[in-house]
Formats: sequence, structure tokens, C-alpha cells
Amino acid sequence: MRQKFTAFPGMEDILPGEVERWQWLEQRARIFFESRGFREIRTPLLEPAELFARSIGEATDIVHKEMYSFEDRGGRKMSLRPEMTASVARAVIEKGLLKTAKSLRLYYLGPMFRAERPQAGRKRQFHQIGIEMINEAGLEADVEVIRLLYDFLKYTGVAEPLVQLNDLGNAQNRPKLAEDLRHYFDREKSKLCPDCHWRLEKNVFRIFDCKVESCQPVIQSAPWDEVHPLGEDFEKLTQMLNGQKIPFTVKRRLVRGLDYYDGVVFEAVSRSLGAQDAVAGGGRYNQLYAELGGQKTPCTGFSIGMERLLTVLENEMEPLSEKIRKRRVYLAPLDASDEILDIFRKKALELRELGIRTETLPGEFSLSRHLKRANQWNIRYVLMLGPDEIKKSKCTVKDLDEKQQFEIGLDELSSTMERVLRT
RNA sequence: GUGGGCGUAGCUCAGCUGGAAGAGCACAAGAUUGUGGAUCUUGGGGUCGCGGGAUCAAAACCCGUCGCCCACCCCA
Repeated sequence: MRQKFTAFPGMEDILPGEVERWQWLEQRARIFFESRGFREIRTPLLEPAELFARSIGEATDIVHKEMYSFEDRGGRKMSLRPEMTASVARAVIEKGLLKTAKSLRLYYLGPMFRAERPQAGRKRQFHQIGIEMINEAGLEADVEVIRLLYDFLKYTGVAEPLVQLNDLGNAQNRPKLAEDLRHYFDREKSKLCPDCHWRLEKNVFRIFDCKVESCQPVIQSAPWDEVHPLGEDFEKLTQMLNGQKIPFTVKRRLVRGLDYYDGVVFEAVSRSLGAQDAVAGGGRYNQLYAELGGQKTPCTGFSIGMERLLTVLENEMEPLSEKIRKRRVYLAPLDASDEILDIFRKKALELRELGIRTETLPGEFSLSRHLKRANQWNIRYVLMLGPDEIKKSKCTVKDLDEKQQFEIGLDELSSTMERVLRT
């Protein structure tokens, strides 16, 4: 097993057999978001390094130690995108998309890159599905984003999506909030772990992510309600969510690692994921566009980790392979006559136009072999055509699951198979 | 960057206090040229992660090294 080339750590091949789940999820996403008025946007994988520093934040881990950055031949500093929100903002500002529309609803889907140490649920190349609601202020937009996330997760088959939310405060009061929290944790410093001491210096909010046992009491009794009580707006938001029957919990220690968030933030979590339990995360960001040189533009959005969602769905996905399997038929010509092969070519074309995968083993005329192969390829229906069938102008269709077979007139073969496969 | 676990066939792994590299699954051919999954027969596949050391003898013991996984940090 001496191998010359291997994929880089944390960059995985998605092989046939697994790729079908990805295709399925991508298709679900497109159907779901497009039918709700979102339009896809695709941006380059490479962007100016500065774009991410300005948007995500110079001091965040993502920017200062997890970006793939390098210079191209012209000495331009570029980075592989670690997330999509900044790229979308750049494109919207650069192309002036808000000049011909008051607001935008965009979705995206694709690979992101972060040079972290790989682990369960954390790859260096990973994939996200996300949406951005651009230039949409107001509680209604916040509620809608959360509802879209909740509905989409249900739509893909997550049994009970759990949404957690928090209010990080707005641009005006956030510095003071950080200051007050720093003040509090500084008083309790002796009870905190070394990592938290570091966080205290760097980014107080991160202390809330600490999992060390001894830090928990201090975190629990953080004076959120004094320094930043949940306001009337947040109260209204929760009422609206209740009204729409979206289950959620308020988690005051929920903070996010990207600096551009302010206001309402949320995550969807699943216990089945292990240490990295967030399936999706998002929230409101009202300052980003101004920061990047555009007009001040209130926005909200989220992104979903595709790998993580697929992990959550793993159990529920079993019927999926079944569904894919059903859209296939196998053609078994029983001799090499031109007449039979001609009919099969024509029928294969018809079936394929109907979106039915049609396969055969070329140059093989032994029925036993055909059946074996169909079985091996996990195809349920075998269409058999030989001299006997030609005489009657019919085709014998064998159902390998039910061990039945029946004859269908050649003229209605394709339409009948379409009906059979639909159920 | 810091811990812990694991590296033997394509996959899952067994291999005892050192004594001729194995099983199951998968793959290929046949028994079987108009009725498949089973069974049987046969076959291809290995620098036992890599390098060194002690030994008559190492997959096993010692040292080093590389890789992967999990966890911390952080996030999707």
C-alpha cells in the first residue's frame, strides 16, 4: 500500500454510492429555496484576503489562523473562501444589485475552506447551503429566516430541529456589552480556566463556549439580564415564533465566532453529532455592507453544514437509496437480431427522456447473466425482449423484488413504466 | 499548537508468552445460452504504514518517524 498521492487531510473524496445523497440534498435545497423566491448566486472560490479580514474580523480564529491564503503571480493576496456571506456582499456591492431591486433573496451552495485540524464534523474543505436576505430589516425578516431554516430541516427529514437563539445587541450597545461582561468575568477570574483567561483578553463572548466543568457556574450566573436585558423586540420575536409553532430555546450563552453578527443570532443543533453539534448557524448583520464600502444594508441569513446535516439524516436516509433505485430499469435483449436491438435502442431513448435510468450489459444475450447483472446493480425491473415477445409485439417485464412478471405492449411500454416507477 | 487512540488484503478485522501472513465480506471465472440473489469450485490480490535496533528467528519486543481517527481550541 505504498501510495504516491493522497488527498490532503480534511479534504475528502465523495465517491459513487455516497454522492447520491449529496445530489439529493442539493436538489432538495434548490427546490425548497427557489420555490420561496430565492435565487442562486455563485461566486469565486478565491477572493481578496482583505475581504474576509474586514468582514469576519481580524481577531477571529477563522481569519488569523484558519484561512488558506497566498499570493498569486501578480503579488495579489488571496484566500480560499472560509464562508460565503462576505463573498455575496462583495458581489452585491460590486455589481450594484441593489440598484435595480429594493431587496434581495439569495441562496448558495458549495465548498468552503478552513485550515483547522480535521475532526468529526469538521473538515478543511466542507460544504454549506445558505441563504441571505439582503436589505430586509424588521422582526418579520428575523422570524422568516428562522422559519425557513426550521422548515428546510424538516423538509429534508430532520425529525425535530431544535433552534437556539440569543440577542447579541446592536452596533451601538455591543461594545458596552462586551465591556460589562469583561468586567464581570475579570472579577471571577480566579475561578476560570487558563483558556478563558485568554478569551477574556481576546474576545469575552467566546467564554460562553467553554466546556470546562469548573467554568460553568461562573458562565451560568453571568449578568446578562443586567448588562443587556432581552428587549421588547426580542420578546415580540419569541411571541411570533410561538405563534408560528416553531420550537426554540433562548440560550443567552450562545455567541458566534464571526464579528459581523449583531442583533438576533441562532443555531440549529443536534445531539447526534458529537462534539460539533451545530447543524446550522446564522443571524442578523446590519453593519457588514457599510464596512465593505457599500450603503448601510440590514441583512440576515444562515448557513447549513451539509456534511453535518447528512450525518444527522443518516438514519432517515435509508429510504433514499430505495427511491433512487426505483427510477431505473434494465434492458435484457435475448438475441442479437437487428430488430430486437433496434427496438431496444428506441425504447431506451424514450425511457431516458422520461428521466428513467436505463442500463444494460452490451453484447450479452444470456438471460441468466442479465438477471444476475440487474440484481448486482440493484435494479428492480428487467425489460426482456426476445423472439417470443417480438411475435406478440410485447415486452416481458420482470419485477425482481416481487418475483412477478407481466407483459406490456411495445407501444405503451415507456408510459407504463413511467407509471409503475412513479409509485 | 496540545492531549488520547489506532495503523495487517478493496472493506471489517483476527493473529496468544516471538517459530512458514489468515478469516469474513467484496471482486473475477465457472457449475447455469429464456428466469436472478443461495450453494459449491477456482482465481486475483500483502514491503503487516515507513526506517532502524536487539534476536538463530519479528506483524508481534525496543527506539524513531509518518499517517489516520477522536478530543481541546474554533466553527458549519
